[in-house]
Amino acid sequence: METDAGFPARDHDHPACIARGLDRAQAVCRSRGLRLTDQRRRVLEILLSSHGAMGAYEILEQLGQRTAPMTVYRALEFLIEVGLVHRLASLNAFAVCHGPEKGHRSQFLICRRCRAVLELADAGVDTAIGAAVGPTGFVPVEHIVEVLGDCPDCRSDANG
Amino acid sequence: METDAGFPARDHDHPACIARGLDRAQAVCRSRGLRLTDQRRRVLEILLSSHGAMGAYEILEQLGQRTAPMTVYRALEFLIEVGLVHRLASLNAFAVCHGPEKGHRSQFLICRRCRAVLELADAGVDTAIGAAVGPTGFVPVEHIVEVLGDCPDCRSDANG
DNA sequence: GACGCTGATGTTACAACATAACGAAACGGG
DNA sequence: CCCGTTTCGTTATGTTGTAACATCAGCGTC
Repeated sequence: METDAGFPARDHDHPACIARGLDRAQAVCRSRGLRLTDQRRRVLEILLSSHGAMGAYEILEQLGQRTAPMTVYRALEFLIEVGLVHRLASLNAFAVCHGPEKGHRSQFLICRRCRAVLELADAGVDTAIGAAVGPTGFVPVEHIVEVLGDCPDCRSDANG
Repeated sequence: METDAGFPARDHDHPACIARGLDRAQAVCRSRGLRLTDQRRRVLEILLSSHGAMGAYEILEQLGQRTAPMTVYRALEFLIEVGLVHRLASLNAFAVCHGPEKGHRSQFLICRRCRAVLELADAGVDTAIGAAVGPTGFVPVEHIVEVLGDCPDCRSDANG
């Protein structure tokens, strides 16, 4: 059983899941008059394939040695801008966005072992943060919530 | 009026506030049989002086050119371990911990302009995150909550 | 005081992450 | 086809963080 709210099952149909991601990206770009170029598409595909967080230089390796870091960072910048990819500050890494396209108010659960990433969009967390910040006079512009721990799969591997 | 729950007033007694921080560090280390060495105290003092987030290399500058990066990172590692300093992932920077010594479950409000940092320890945020994470089967080990925005002082500067 | 253990520091070198700057090429509208 | 704009290639460099190993300082013991 695969729950929409959980980590992807290990045996899910990965190729299809990559294809869906690419299609979705294509659609998003088209609808906004933006170009999903080869480089951007390749970077997104690599991220989709990993199904977890990847560093820019890991992506670079997958692209081959003749690619320069700038290329990767440029593609990532675009994908983040469009809302297809997130940056994970705690890891200096990147992961595909599986949440709502707008409103980057997600929470990320990041497995320390396999670097799987689950993106939540829990309104309660947002509300709680808003309530905590309110009285301080601070005006929030964006926030990051990243939870590090162990995903179910890695737990069951380790408990053996 | 200086509220305990807010950003420090601009005209607060900064030297005293630094002294308090150092005293507190001394006490914490003594009580745990750890050594607050010169290097560690210097790094902490520099951080206390800034009253905001500082990068490791900024601290390095304050220490003088003949100090190596390792020195700073080692001191920071110790101070973080002890709970006197926090690392801010969103900035790759460091700031003095003004919250409770135990239970690094704080939320950080970080001013994008002046890099002032306010540390909250709001139980509601924790609870909300716990509630959001629970159903996923993910086992959290630590989490970071960093809110970027504008602090009251910078707001009032800008609105003019 | 010499000895040896432990933790802290000095030093060198390097790894990992990220961007500046500038020219060439590709794309798309007139 | 031409021109402006966006994208990409390329080179170099800036920023952040560690590995590895030698040395030194504190401290208890003999």
